[in-house]
This record gives sequence, structure tokens and C-alpha cells, in this order.
Amino acid sequence: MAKPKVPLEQAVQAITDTFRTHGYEGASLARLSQASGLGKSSLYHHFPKGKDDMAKAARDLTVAQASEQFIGQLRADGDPRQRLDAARRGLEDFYAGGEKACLVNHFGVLEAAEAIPGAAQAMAEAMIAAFTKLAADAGAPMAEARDRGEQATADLEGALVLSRALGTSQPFFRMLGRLEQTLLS
Amino acid sequence: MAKPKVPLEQAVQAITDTFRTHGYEGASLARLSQASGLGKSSLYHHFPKGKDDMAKAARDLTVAQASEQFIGQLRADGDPRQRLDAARRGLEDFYAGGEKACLVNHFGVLEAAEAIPGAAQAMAEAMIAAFTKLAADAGAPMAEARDRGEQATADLEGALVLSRALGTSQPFFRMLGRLEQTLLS
DNA sequence: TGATATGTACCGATCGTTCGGTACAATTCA
DNA sequence: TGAATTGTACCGAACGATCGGTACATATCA
Repeated sequence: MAKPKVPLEQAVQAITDTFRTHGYEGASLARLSQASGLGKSSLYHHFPKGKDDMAKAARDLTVAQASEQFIGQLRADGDPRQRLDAARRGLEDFYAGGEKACLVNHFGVLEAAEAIPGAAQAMAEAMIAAFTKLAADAGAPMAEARDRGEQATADLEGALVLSRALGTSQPFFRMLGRLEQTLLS
Repeated sequence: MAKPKVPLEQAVQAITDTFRTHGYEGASLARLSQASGLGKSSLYHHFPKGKDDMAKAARDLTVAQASEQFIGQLRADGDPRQRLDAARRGLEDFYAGGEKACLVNHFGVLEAAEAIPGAAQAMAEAMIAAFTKLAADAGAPMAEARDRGEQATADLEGALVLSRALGTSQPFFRMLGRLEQTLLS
């Protein structure tokens, strides 16, 4: 076999970053090629169905990294407060202090949803479920726990939108501070 | 004057709707032309600088309608609780029960922000200021009122993202229900 | 008439995608 | 062993379609 010029893992990471910063439509093949260091046709070698396949890879990597960095922490065993603290550190990392967007937002847009149906929904559900479990483990009745999980997810997504619109990470960090009351009070 | 085939007001409304449902990049001239009922040349007659001018018109119409439908209600004189109730009805209308997106989100994306700089920020600030005033009028200290205004805006934006991702208006209406506690408690 | 509005035809650039072909490591076999 | 074969990784060039935008003649009014 031939040697990979660029480790595929690294290319997928670059592709994912490109989708997160430019959105589905804004992530052109030219940009994806430049970001990954792979020529257009090389991209089609690894992702035969083109852009859609790349978006799926971005979705999968995003889910894996989200699980590793904050969803896993939320769902772990142990003291809810400690789990939330760990998740907060992971969130700060995963969203680069509010500077990196969320694919739940970008892949929820009409055009993207047609290309990768269900992606935004699945990612959103995973986040809500993780927050919900934390609230439930902290003693909230199931119905209220779900409501709190949804609220935390909405607040998170909204803080990301706001941070980008205002050009400051303040809304993101304020949201991190609110999570405790939203989920554990 | 020659006969306007389509009233300009109506065309601007269609253009605005197109930006709100497809985002800045997804709103192609073909789509804008079809939605407005105006041919390409007619669009360029009314918006000499093309897509950017149309985006500005969409921004202006959005700000005007938002002011009319919920920002004005939030900033009005009178009992804060009544003002919030009026604003909630306006919000439900303005966002069509969570089915219509917010330009704060769409115009905050990198590509759009280069074309219409400051638009997302201005719209977001207007919303935050309105919510902040309500919280302040309800008795919150200034710093806390601002925090609550930001939180309400983030929750609103996030609920819209979530409603679109999940394909249901439930998050939007749950957010409407939370506004009272967020702003007036 | 002259200003306004519109339709048709067109432009270069970029879109996502495909094509033809090269470089090179592993495998096969004389 | 070493030459031939296979399979993977890669690339530049070009495809048809669409992008945002322009030129200009025609049509409609005051």
C-alpha cells in the first residue's frame, strides 16, 4: 500500500473544523481541500460520495469527540457536581471558549439537513440526554430532568450563537456558569 | 413610472423570508428571484449592489418587524408582566412558533458577516437591550438585569436552533414559558 | 418625451464532481 | 533474489451546472 501523505485522521479533523467554522454550504471543496492538505480528487478517494460523505465523517468525529470531552463526563458515575465540573472543562475545550460553532446548528439548516438527514437531530438528542441524566441523577423527577436537559442544551446553543454575533466569548462563559443552577438546583 | 409587477414591500418580505429559511449563502439569486417574483434585472434595479443590498433590506425589515412585534412591547411603559405577555405573543408570531429562524444566527456566520458587517451584532444587541430593560424595570439591579437579558436572548436563539434540529416547536414554546422566570423572578 | 421598470441574453468565477493518470509499498512468482 | 503485478494514495485538469453580476433593448407609465 502507498504511504498516506497526510494521516487520514488529521484530514478528517481539518474537514470537521472547516464544517464547524464555515457551515455546510460555506465548506466548499476548495476549502476542504486546502484545509485537509488533500487534493480534490484525493478527497474523493477517501470519501467516494463527496461532500456528503465528508459531512458524515465530520458528524461521526464530532460525536466521538463530544462524547469524550463532555457527554461522557455528564453520563459518568459519581457525584453530579463533580461530573458537571469535568463536563464544563470539556465544553470549554470542545467549543474553544465559544469560538467554535456547533454542528447541531450548522447541520440543522435546510440545505444541510437534506444532505445529511437526521444528523442535527441525533447530535442534539445526545446532548439533551446527557444533560437530562445529570439532572435526574441530581434528584430531579424525570419530567423535570428532561426539561432541564433541554434548557441546558438550548442555552448552550444560544450562547454559541450570541458569542459569534457579539464577537466575544462572554456569553459562552456566562452560560457555563449558569449550567449549575439549570441542572443541579 | 412603469408598472411595478410586484409591490416592492412584498418583494422585500419574500427576500427576507428567503434569507431566514436558507441563510445568507443558501439564499441564491435564483431563489431570491423566484421567491420575490422579480426577475434578476428587476432585483438589480431595486438593489443596485445586489445580494448585499438585499441582505441589508432584509436586516432593516427584520429590525422593523421585530421592534413592532416584540422589542417595542418589551420596552413599552407599564406593568412588566403585561409587557412580557404581549412580547411573548409577538415572539410566537415573529418566529412562527419556532419554525422561522433568526437572522442573528444566519448573519453571524463568517461568510455573511463579511458581506453585512455588524448586522448580527446590532440585532442581537437590540434584543438583549430590550430584555434587559424589562428585567431592570421589574426591579433587578442593572448588572443582573443585563445578565438576565443576555440569558433570555441566548435561550431564545438556542430554542430556535433546537426546534429546527429536533423538528418540533416544543423547545420554542418551552423557552417562551421560561422567559417569565428568567426576566421577572 | 423621459424616467422607471422589466425581460433576455450574456459574462467570468466558482460550485461539486469526474476523468485519466502517476507514485509507491506490498505481494506474487520465476 | 529480483522482476512483474496488485492495490492504495494521490494529483491536476476539466466537466456541466450554477453562482453573483452586467449590458442592453423593450415596455410602460407621467
